[in-house]
Amino acid sequence: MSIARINGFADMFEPESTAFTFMESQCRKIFPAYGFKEVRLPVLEYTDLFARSIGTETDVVQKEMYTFPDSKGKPTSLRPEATAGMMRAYIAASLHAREQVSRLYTFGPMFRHERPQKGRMRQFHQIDCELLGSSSPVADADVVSLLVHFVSSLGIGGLTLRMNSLGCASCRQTYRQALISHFEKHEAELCEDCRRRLHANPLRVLDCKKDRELPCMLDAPRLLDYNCPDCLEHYETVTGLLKDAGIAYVQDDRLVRGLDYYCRTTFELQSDAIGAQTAVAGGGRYDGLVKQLGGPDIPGIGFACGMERLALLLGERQLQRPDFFVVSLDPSCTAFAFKLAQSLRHAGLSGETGYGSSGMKSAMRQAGKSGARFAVIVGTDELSRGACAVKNMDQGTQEEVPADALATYIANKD
RNA sequence: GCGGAUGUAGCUCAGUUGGCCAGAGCACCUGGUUGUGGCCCAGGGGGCCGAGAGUUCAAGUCUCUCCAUUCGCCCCA
Repeated sequence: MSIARINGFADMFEPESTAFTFMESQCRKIFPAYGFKEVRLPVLEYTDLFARSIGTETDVVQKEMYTFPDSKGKPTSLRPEATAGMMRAYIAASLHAREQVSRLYTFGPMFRHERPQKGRMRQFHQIDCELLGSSSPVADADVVSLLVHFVSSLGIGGLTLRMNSLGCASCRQTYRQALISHFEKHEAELCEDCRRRLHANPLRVLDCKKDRELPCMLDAPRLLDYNCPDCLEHYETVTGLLKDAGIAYVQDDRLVRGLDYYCRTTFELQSDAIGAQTAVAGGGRYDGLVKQLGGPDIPGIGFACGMERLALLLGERQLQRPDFFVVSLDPSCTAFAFKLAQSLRHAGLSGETGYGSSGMKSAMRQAGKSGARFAVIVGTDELSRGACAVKNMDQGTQEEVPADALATYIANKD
């Protein structure tokens, strides 16, 4: 029996691998246009980092992390998300002392030990974007518009941007109380899960899928009504900027986010085409986080974007078609054919050479299968003239071309 | 962590109430006379029927246990 792949970990071949490359290259194009700089981070961190940032009570920390002791017995974990590591790196590098505002992004694998399903892997990939050092609502709008810009550059449509404001810590506290007392009156109507959540994490009751249509859900207190004047003004400026810039969003009073560090602006990009999952990207402001991790009191806002989920929406990508396929008809021709292929590649063209010792028919089949635009055929006749036969694989036409004119011949038939 | 569904060739699947040698289409390979792909034709390679136990004279087919895949729950990107 061969060795199995670990559940929830995927091998990625064409065309999925090119979809990922495409997302990464779009990312490297768009993010710098907003002043963001790429960071590369470790995938393994001390467990403590995640416990302190994401929150000890969250499911992510409680049961979804891959945790094991290092050689000295200290608990380490594969990162379940990127923000915590980014904050740690930001603090370690004292970036705050070097620049007022830091705009950072990274992408790579994250790990959560959940049951895999559509759009949810144990090793999955996120694009992570963080803006530190500004509490301005313009920063919020900047980050949100970057996300929208990026996703649309991938050619993905049909997504909904949902926004809400959690308010600051004190707004949230009063809201939490109001929410609890509201739902306590209707406790009997709620589902089992919600009754449990009501006291553990009351905000989560709001985005329960089952109880969505209950009357007590619809007239539950709204977060925005509990935002203090400062928070409200902040949020209104953010949404005003978005509206002005023509970025459509839906006000979602029930959008609460799962990670503890969020405050004020929160947002999510949702799709109904990725199975039971809805969130393609999500983020928000996290003003206390850097300080909480032992750094200076620096505000921040950011988002994470799930690449597997984006890939589900990306559809078929057209693979790049090779320019040529070199067919050598006789052992005496292979050296010449080999050099020919090299010269074409150095001229910027792409293609394969056949290795087979079988007949020409088979070689031509390979040429056809490779998708190449031209088959470059070298036999003893052509060799003696220092030339090759070039066949246009779409039209079936063929002509002889001198070897030194081959690259320009193929390049000019684009 | 909890449910449901599924696991037969590289892929999509057939395999009747358990009964001879395990099948099809697609893909792949080789041919269809001298050095030409796609269409057509002919031939061919390839499966411990997910793994392990059990019931039986006999198991791809029934039972159990694992493992995996998948869709949900939960949670989140």
